[in-house]
Amino acid sequence: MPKLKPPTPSSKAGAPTAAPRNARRGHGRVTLQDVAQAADVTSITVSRFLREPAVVASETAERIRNALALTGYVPNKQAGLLASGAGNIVAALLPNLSNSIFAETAQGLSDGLQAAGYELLIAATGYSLDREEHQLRALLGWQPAAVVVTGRHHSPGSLQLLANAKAAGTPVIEIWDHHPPERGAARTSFTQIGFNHEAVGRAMAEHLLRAGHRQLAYVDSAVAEDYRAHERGVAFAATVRAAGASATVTVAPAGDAFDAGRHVLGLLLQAGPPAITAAAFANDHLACGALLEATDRGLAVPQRLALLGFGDFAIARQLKPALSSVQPPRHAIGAETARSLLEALRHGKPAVPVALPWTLVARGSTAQAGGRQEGRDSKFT
Amino acid sequence: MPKLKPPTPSSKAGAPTAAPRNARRGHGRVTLQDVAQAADVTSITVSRFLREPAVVASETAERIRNALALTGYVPNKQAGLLASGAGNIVAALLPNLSNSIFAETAQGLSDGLQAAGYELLIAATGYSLDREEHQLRALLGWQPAAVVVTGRHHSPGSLQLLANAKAAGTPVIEIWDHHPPERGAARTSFTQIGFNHEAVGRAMAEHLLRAGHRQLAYVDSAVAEDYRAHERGVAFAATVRAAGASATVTVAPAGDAFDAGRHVLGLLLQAGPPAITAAAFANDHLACGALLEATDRGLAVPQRLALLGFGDFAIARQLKPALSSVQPPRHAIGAETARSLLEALRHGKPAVPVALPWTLVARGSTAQAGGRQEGRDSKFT
DNA sequence: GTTAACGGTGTTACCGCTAACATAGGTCCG
DNA sequence: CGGACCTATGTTAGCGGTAACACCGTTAAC
Repeated sequence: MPKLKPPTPSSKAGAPTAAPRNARRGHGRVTLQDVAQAADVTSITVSRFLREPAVVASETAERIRNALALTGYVPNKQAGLLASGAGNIVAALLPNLSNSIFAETAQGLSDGLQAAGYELLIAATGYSLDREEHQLRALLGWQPAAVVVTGRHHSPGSLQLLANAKAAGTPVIEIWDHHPPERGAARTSFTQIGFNHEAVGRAMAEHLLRAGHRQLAYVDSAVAEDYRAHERGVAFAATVRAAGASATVTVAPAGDAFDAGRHVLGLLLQAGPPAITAAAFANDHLACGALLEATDRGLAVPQRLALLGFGDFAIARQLKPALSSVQPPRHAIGAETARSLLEALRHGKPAVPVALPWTLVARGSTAQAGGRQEGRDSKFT
Repeated sequence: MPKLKPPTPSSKAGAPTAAPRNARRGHGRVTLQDVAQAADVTSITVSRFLREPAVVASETAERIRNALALTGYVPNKQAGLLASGAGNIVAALLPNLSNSIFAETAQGLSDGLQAAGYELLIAATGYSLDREEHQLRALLGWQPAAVVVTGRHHSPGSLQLLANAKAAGTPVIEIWDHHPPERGAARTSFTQIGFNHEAVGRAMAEHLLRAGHRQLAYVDSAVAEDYRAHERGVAFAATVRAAGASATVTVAPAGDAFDAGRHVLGLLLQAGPPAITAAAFANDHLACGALLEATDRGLAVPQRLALLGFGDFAIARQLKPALSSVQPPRHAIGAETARSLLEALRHGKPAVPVALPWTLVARGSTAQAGGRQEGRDSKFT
């Protein structure tokens, strides 16, 4: 039975006897104190109720519940995190979110972390290392329990910040890459969760070589800082040349990626003799642009020119012929990172690196008969 | 005077005197104190230096600068915001970020706010009102200086939270809509920045009617909670019927939007007699799917069937024929919201609502000759 | 019957930083 | 030459919450 408390001594009818004494108060927001007063308990009891409802008496709980509803209390995270010390924030830096590629990773991360009570703070770097450092600095101000960054290339300042964080026991994870440590570089190494882009580049080359192509091209991303696309291209070219075939590497023009792909197709056709018969692209947008342009020009794909993308965007399957592409573990990278992170946070150990599998999906743009080739990095260390 | 309690008599046999007395310290992070100590000043001087470098003596500033570099200090935002009371956070809720539509809005918001020193906290609702409420509650915990939500439909709980926030002086803005207040609904009204979806629906209908179509269809989004797409559809159908023509409204199946569009095309072709000759879609993904399917089936677009999308996604221009679509002010909504918000925050006034213009871009999928039609809401109130 | 354990709540002392005020030197001027 | 007035820095008291422990009336245990 809820014990009715006598009305609060400070009746609202009476004029406030004292003006707001404390100049630093009065931002109109409801605090724990306000709720406590309404429930006729002290603030700590309300705090406890919010975190561990079981420990407060059911009768008190009822009063608190009413008071909460009445006041519309929203806990102040600043204060809570500051007091408890334990942050429940995970900071993540991704190149962008508008691309389905990273959006899905973010989704995977978010799902995994939220289930465990963590909050995800995401910032976009736009592929710029300077912006990454700036954003990283801003995110670190939230005292995150862990930090996730994209790729293994960072500005010196970022590396310093990340090394500091790691030294302080904060797990740091690099996603979307999985690469053996560079020789000579004495930088702190971080946990990597992703796949090896050189392996993908090789697989792309092999796929086209296997189809008999000898004059190949790789179209790199217009975003110079997308080192992963570049790395795929380097491995692609090396593999092609190692097989005694010819490889050209060009860089797509900036601007709308479809348009860039269309434009590049023109260049590819002009190359030679001998004419280029197959091209691999840094991403599916470029490849789709080229494919659409080829169709518009009445060019036979893949007979005259085979096209191979990367990313396996939704549109790739839809075109005629459908675009062959590499399907990266977009979602898995996020999910696996969340898993690894939670493990690390729970046990206070550093996160475990993970190599994730990708798939080369062969469709009409490279072959009559479809097919798929699985890939996964060889383990390192 | 706080009576100092002697340490527990049962000493743990560890380091007796030098043990960390304060259990709540020691998370390894560098604080203002540490920097101050290194620079041989007190923490407030460092704090001042960080906020207003001009007021500290140049010699002291130098020492502090060194100390900062030495320690790798990163300010704790929790503590800073809590102490200063003034939040510099703007919370934004968008349906998703993977779609270029909202990603561009987020970009516009972010650019405008960051320039003014605000931080943007974004959360995705996935078009679910429940998730919106949940995310809203989480975001409000950061004590944001302003709140941005998408659309004018919210759960009762969300409305309560938003009303509370507004009452406490926090600007609340609803974006991506601009609609006269509903009659009878006595809810608190918030500032709207966007455009009127009914007007767009009407324009879409008129565009097709003008081309002579009499048997029209609207394909609504599979996301039932996307009331804006629905609203466009209702206005579309009403306009068509008011003109004495026939309008069918169907809902796209769930799943990949391209596939859904392809599937819907089959249904549209089966309708009748009289056969449907023009269809408008809730978004360009659906429309593109239908367009691709039509092409695959060798159907003449727009002669046999005219197709009209919404959103003007990048792919729309690329197909053959190019897809006619409505170009919403994706980026402008964000930019304008940032502008309006900053104004409001600076002067402590509520933000001003803004109606933004959109454009119907006529391309090959609805007409031989291109053209465009501008639109803008009539001002209300 | 005394002691210990226990459930439920309050008290105190912080978390790391900042607003407001206080203070120590100097400078300037009548 | 004393006080008004700067400038540069320090002191104090919080922001709104939580950890750790103290406390109190009951109940169980010996």
